[in-house]
Amino acid sequence: MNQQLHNGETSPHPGLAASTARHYPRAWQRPEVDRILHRDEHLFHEGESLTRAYVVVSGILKSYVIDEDGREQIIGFHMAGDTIGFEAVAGCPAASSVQALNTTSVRRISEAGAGNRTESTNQAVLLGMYQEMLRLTRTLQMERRSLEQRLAVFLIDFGERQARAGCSRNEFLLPMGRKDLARHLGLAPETLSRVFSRFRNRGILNVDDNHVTVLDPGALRLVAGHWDSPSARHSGNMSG
Amino acid sequence: MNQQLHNGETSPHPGLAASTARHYPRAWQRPEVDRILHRDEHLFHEGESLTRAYVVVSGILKSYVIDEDGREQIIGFHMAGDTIGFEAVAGCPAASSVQALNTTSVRRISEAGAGNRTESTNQAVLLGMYQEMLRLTRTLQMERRSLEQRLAVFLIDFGERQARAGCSRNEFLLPMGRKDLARHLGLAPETLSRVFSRFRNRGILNVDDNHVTVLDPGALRLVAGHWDSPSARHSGNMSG
DNA sequence: CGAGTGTTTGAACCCTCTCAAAACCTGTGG
DNA sequence: CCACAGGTTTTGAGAGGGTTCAAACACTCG
Repeated sequence: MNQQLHNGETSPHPGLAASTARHYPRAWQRPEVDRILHRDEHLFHEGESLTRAYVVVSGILKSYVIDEDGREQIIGFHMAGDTIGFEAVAGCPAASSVQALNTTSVRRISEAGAGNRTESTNQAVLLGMYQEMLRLTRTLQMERRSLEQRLAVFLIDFGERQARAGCSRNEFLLPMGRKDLARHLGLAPETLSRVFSRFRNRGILNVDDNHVTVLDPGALRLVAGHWDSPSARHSGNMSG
Repeated sequence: MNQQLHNGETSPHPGLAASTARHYPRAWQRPEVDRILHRDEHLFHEGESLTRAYVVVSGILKSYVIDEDGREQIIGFHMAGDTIGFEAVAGCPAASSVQALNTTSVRRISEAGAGNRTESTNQAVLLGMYQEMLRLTRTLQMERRSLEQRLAVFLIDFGERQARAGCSRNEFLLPMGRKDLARHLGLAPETLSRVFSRFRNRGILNVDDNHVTVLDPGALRLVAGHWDSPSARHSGNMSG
């Protein structure tokens, strides 16, 4: 259930986001790019009818929905290797809007229409949607946890993804602004800032604007996994 | 919490029932029921490998996950017409545990294994997963709202489902206990009780144990759609 | 250099949780 | 039918976490 956290191993290259552009996953030698989006550009909007699904080649996007009072709810961030737009395969309208946070390249991976689908495509899509549902479920659980834990889990998870892309697990450039990150985590930007400061004061990490260095991964993991929140004190087995 | 709330599209898609009907084997007992669960009985557990998906014929179930500190997180309630266990078709382990809250009957609708799948089954499953993702997204949004709005939205949605089942929209019996409902809405049982009392004192509804009567649907809708929660006061344009 | 935006910090407020106890419902046995 | 024990729901009081408001900084862009 929890994400694997391999520790100790420091990445050979202390590469930051700048190097992200060069480090494509090996699986696609010379990745074919079908579209390049610039900062703030949308890949598609919520409700739009989709014809293709996409895989992110480089860069980062956010997916979000706007609720009835105009507030933006960030569902998730999508980085190299992530697939978005499963709705296309199901023939359904886009469930969320997807917007690039930086210059981002994507590749189309699927055609709409039942006749076009192979069994393996179907399997891949089902698997992708399944994982998306797991991710949403995890996000949902995060909502009920303390700020500190939410941020810690996010940072660890982000580090994992960085590591998978060949970059450092413990030193990276957050590609999104504080406001986006705060909204994703479901808290006020001021509060996010405060938690960052708290972590810095405790020596857990160093943060200079978007440049984050995790100094004490163990402590961070401790915050992520166990917390002294009031709810933990009393709860035993409450299955009803 | 079905396809009703978010985008008001009346589904142009056939839905699951059509593709399912032709598959269902004529069963030994009641034609349409393959399994009956009693109170607290599980349909399946998280992580279990599934072979079938199910549609709820009558009764109610909850799906939940247990997080690392042993607390139960209720993902959703499932009532007549809802489909659960899409994971089976994707060949993935169950993403959550599903347990009956009352006597509940379900029907199997799909066989596992790639060879067994027809195109229409695939389409139905994709659609179902898509709707499940929409539901999760909506649930996620609910988390960021005030207690009162959360409960109001839940009650309205529940009323809608009741109405669709031919019952009254404004008077119904909540099939789950306070604890389950509270956990689903992400709050303490005491707090839920308080919100119920507040609603009653304002004349919005009457609640006698599980018997809920909505006296002022307009007011309830007002609470659900617009709210005086702290977060709404200041937020204007926050895009980008 | 000034305007505008984004980040940090500080102080006060309020919502929700926890803890504690009373009221209620339910089933059991006298 | 009533008394009693168990769980569940309600109510009350206090504490804490997170938000809002407000202002100081930092950084980019014209």
